[in-house]
Parts: sequence; structure tokens; C-alpha cells
Amino acid sequence: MSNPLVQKLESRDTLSTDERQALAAVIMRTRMFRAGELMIREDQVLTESTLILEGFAARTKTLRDGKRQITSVHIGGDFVDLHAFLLKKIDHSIEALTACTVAIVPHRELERITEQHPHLTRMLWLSTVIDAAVHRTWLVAMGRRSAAAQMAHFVCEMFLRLQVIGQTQDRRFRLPLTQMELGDIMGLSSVHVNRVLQDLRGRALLQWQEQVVTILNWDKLSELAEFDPTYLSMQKVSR
Amino acid sequence: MSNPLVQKLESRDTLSTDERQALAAVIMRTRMFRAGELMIREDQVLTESTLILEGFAARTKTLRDGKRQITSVHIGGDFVDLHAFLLKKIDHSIEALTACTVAIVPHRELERITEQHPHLTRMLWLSTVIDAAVHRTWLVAMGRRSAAAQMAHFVCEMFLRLQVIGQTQDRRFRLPLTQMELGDIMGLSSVHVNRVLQDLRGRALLQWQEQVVTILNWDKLSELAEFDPTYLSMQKVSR
DNA sequence: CGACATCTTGATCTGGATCAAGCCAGGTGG
DNA sequence: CCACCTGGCTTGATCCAGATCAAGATGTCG
Repeated sequence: MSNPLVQKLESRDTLSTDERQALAAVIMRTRMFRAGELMIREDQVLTESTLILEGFAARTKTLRDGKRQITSVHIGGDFVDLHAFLLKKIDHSIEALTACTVAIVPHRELERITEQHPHLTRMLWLSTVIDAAVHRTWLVAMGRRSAAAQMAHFVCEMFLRLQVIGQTQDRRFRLPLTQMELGDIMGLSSVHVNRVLQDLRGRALLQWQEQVVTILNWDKLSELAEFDPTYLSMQKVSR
Repeated sequence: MSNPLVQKLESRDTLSTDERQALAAVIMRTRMFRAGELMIREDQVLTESTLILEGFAARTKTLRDGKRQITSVHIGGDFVDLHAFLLKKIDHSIEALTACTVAIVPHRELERITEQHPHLTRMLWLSTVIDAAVHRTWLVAMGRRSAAAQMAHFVCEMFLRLQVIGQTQDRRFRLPLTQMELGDIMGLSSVHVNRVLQDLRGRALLQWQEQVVTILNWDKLSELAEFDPTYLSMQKVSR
């Protein structure tokens, strides 16, 4: 089985054969979700975690008045709820944004990894720590950047993350998010998202048609976003 | 030494004598910072982590145009840069908001914990995962709540976190943040923070004088904030 | 074919930013 | 001991980025 998680971890440190086997062994079964389906309901107590093999998913929180915020977007190789291994109970939902194929990993198996594979444990821990780094980057973008810069930043981020798992061709990639979902990611209205995208298109920074994004000018886009990929920890170092 | 970290971890799961000793042994030395001092500079490569014993600190990111965003506020018992153990390099600064006493923990020692104490490892991992949960809560507040609700939420959060380490008396606690810092936390201007605070005072939800906050009406404050403490994981369960 | 989602555009409104002063307390230097 | 300065808080006036409301265009799917 081609495993995008291994691919992602290997981009950050080398895994031993032993560790790669341990990771493979931990996957008990796979499962599919349809687009729009709820993968995990808020406040559920979890005993297994979910690794995306294929597709896009999001962590979402909906307030009483119906306003929704997406706190992260996950792609192949991401453990959407690895943190639930330790939290046990999660205060947000996880939704499939597109059709998804996922691997199910019982917490018992993750616990076994922490008992027997210290280095692999650190690599999984690292994944959750990078999640947090992405959260911080979004906080900075929401709090202090203009909507255009925030959007530019998000596009740069998704480009690099998708590149690691081989889902980009040159400067082009599929990003199947509606403008309403983009609004929920950035804390904006869908109307404003539409205008921001027109602005970025107008400045010839990117194209965005039929769920396919093409970055026309990486330099200017990342300049506008003040994008620094450090937080994605994409260098291979011993951890 | 009274260790607020042990106090905090014990509120989430029981530690064995062995584990408590291992935690104590890991502290190589302590150090003090003055208010306003930079504890960690952005982009530094770190080989040790910093545990706050006493005082308030913040992770901050400053943009080119001088705008600043605070992405977390840390208090006694918090490892401000535990994530640096795995990230190695950090893309934000850490500033002492007040005078701080901290314990220094070499990464080598943390690595030894991951080799020898799986359960304690999970508890430290849990700390970083709760950090991320706080980030998500801030994202929701910044993206979708009114400034007043966001402020109310922040006050509720700080109250509970300070309560765990015994830094509250009844409904009153010291929160030594300027209105400018509050603005940097919530993505607002200090002028607006001032008006929001006046609003909350006017509604008799809280007092805030001389860096001391008194919650006058917890029910209404947490109602306004739609505050649900689940994300702080304050129940003692086996992890 | 109708129903529904998504995108687009225009008009208007508003929460919070920005700019500008004044106020107060504490600290410093002469 | 006073004059001054600095940092934080407060208030008022004005501005603007982005929200909200409304309607139409386009596409898709049962």
C-alpha cells in the first residue's frame, strides 16, 4: 500500500524499516466517506484515530448562531484526529470536504507504538506539533493580515503541503474548496472571498478555475503573503 | 521544589513516583527574565526547552509593517517551547510579559524520557496537544465571535487555567496584561480593547483594575463567550 | 424539468481601525 | 522638591475593510 503518511514523515526524518513496518501494521482497516459526510461528531469519545489516505477533510466548529469556523484543512497523509489519542474527547467535528478514503488506527495500537518505538513516537508527536504551528500561522493571518494576504498565505501553504504528497503538477493543483468554505477557513464572508479572489486574479498572481489553482507568480504571491515555510518543518533532520 | 508542571499534569492523569522523579531530574538549572525581556528569538535553533515556574510569557510574531500577533499566553507550569524539542527551529519569539522564573530542560533529557517513560511521554505530548486546542479555540473566537465575546472567552480561559495552578482567589485573579497586549492577543486595536472592556464592566460582568480581574457574573460571562471548557482537558483520565 | 448549490455583482451598513488629544501615575534627573 | 517624561488608559471624530442583503447567472443532478 502506498502510504502518504510514510511519505510525509520521511520528508522530515528517516524511518527505519522496522518503523515503517510498525506503521503499516497499525492500520486495522480502511473506510470511505462521501463528500460532505461527518467523519467525527463533536464531543464524541474516541478510541481510534483516522488517517487520510485520499481526499480532503476539515475540522470545524459551529457556533449557536450558525456561524462556522474551519480550524484546519487536512489532506492525504494527515492524521485528522491523532490528538484524540491523548485528548480522548474532541470539541470539534471533522467533515469530509470531498470523498475520502481513510485508515482507521485503534488508540491501543498507538499506545503500543509509544511503548516500543520511541523515535516513531516522536515523529507522530511532531505531526501534532506541526498542526499547532499551522494553527499559529492562521492566527497571525486572521489577526493581523489583510484578507488578500491571508488568502495568498493559505494558497502558498496548501501548495507546499500538497507538493510533499505529490499532488501538484508544476505550479498547479486541485483545491476542491467552495468560496463559502474558504470564508469559514479565513473568518470571512463568501462574498468577500469572491472579491478577494478576483483581486488576486486581477493582479495576475493566480488562476482558480474548476477547483484547480494555478500559481502564476509565486514570488509576488509569497511576497504579498509574507510567506515563510519554516513552520511546515519540511527539512529532513534527526528528531 | 514545588513544581506547577506536576500540579498541572496530575490534574489530567496520575503520575507514578518514578515519573515525578524523572520530571524533577530533568530540570538542569533555573533562570530569571525581566518583564519585557525576549526569552527566545525567532528562527533560533534550540537544544533546550523552557518551563515557566513563575510569571507570564507570550509567543509573539511581528510582521514587516510592525503589526504584532500574540499566539499564546503562558503561565506557571507551561512549557513555552516544548514543541521546539521536535521542531528544532521555531518561527516565533517568546517574550516575558512579567518577570519570570523558568526551568531549563535540555532536549537530550526529553529524548531520554521518550526512551524510558512512555506514559510520561504521552503526558508531555498531551501538553502540546492542549496548546493546539487552545489555538483552535482562539481561531474560532477571532474568526467568528464579536470582540466582546472573544474577550469574555479569553477571560474565562485564563481564569480556569490559573485556577489549576492555584493562582486564583475565589473569582479574582491577577492578569498582568496591558490593553495593547490584549489587542495583540485578539487581533484588535488597543483602543477597541478599551471600549470592549468598558462594555463588559458596564454590563457588570467583570471588574478589571490594577491588573486584577474579578469575575462578577460567571454565568453571564461564559454565556456571552459560549464558553465550553472541554478543550482544556481538565478531567483526570487514564491517558 | 425543477431544485439546489455555487459564483457573481451591486448597494448599503457597521464593527472595529485609525488619528488625535488629554489624563493620570510612577519614575528620573536636576 | 519640583519639572519632566514615559507608558498606559480614556475619549471623541472620522474612516474603511469587510459584512450583510438582495438578485441574477450558471451549472448540476435527480
